[in-house]
Amino acid sequence: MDSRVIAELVVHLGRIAFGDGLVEGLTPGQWAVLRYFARANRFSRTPSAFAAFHSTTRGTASQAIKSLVAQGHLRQTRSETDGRSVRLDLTDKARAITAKDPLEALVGAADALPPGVRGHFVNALQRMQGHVASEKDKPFFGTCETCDHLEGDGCCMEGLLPYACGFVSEPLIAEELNEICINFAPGKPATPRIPDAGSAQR
Amino acid sequence: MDSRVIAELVVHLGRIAFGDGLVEGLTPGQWAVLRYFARANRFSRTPSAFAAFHSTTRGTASQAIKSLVAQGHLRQTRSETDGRSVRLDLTDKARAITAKDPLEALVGAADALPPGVRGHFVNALQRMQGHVASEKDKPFFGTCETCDHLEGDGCCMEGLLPYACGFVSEPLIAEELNEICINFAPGKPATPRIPDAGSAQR
DNA sequence: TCATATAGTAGCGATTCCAAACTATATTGA
DNA sequence: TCAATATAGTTTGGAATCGCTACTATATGA
Repeated sequence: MDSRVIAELVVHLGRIAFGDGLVEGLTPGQWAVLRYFARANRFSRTPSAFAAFHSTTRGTASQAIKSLVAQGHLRQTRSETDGRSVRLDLTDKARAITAKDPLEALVGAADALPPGVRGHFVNALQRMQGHVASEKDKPFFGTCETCDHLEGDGCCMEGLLPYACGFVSEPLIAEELNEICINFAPGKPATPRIPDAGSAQR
Repeated sequence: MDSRVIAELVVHLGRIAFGDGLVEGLTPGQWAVLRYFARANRFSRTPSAFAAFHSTTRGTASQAIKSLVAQGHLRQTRSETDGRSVRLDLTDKARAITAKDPLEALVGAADALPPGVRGHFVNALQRMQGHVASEKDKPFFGTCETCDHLEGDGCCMEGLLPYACGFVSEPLIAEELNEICINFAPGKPATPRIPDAGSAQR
């Protein structure tokens, strides 16, 4: 019984936070895009990565991104290493309105929880996410903090940077460690990667 | 920081649970309708109550309900006391497919949590819901267990039923106590329920 | 070099949702 | 009592969204 109540509360909370259509002229879907590109690291700020993250198609993702670029909320730059790929970054205009994100209602609600509870809460939610993601064959996004690809111990020694990602073979700066990444591999052994097969499917 | 992670996880969980379009021929929106009418008490099984619960318009709610009535998943009966009102009930056909509800993915994920965690989890989610609902002036749905309108102590004495609702002045049977109600009024301290510490309220 | 895979975009058709108008019944109060 | 107003529900029209399919361009690999 408790499990059902948990599930219903989770979806209900998600709904009422976005109930009122446009905020700052952006639709809930556009806010989701903005939020993703604000939180994703430089390897993951692409249309395809957003589509995978948001469980939608690349076409749908492309549309939403296009509208945000047209509004001046996202800036698009072609990748230097891969001519097909583009990277998207928030503009100052976008950063100026992130405080108005309707998600802030939920953030405020979480802030009102007793501090000791929040850690366990995050833990429980992450476990649920991992469970659902693996069951549905959805990609599992996460941050370096629990990623198997993270190398280094934070100590700068003999010219090496304190951290690096073993997957893309790139050094990382400290601020990047808690950005979400499409290449996330959960801490232990098994690594559910991007659903590589069927690139057109969602 | 934790608060933002919590908020993002909540909405993300809500999304990936419903990512794959139709299930059993029903859209995510239709599933939400069915789920509501399966969980709402007899005072709350109306289009308007669903619209309020789901933070949508009565027109939108009416459309979704009409489609489910046409499919034979909901049965519509006019109210005897109010000629304007209708009440909706799940048909056997609908009850037969509730196990296929895409929400079950989340229920399963919640079930995989350590038992001791679930109670606290429900508690935290409820607090967040209350916080958001009051801040956004959204109606707050809940069950009799924590409702200020609940009267009676569960003891049958001199012809009186064990419980009653003081708001609609109607007796209640035990099964109705954990159905969600549009007339919910928070304020009653959570009564330490009798046996299984798990089956808490909502 | 040719075949195949991947990144991204464009267009179409279906669906969904909101807002507003409308019908019917209840309620209020002068 | 009767008119004014409020409420329950439905209908309709238009806009927005989304997924599917097709398409271009680049990358990769045999």
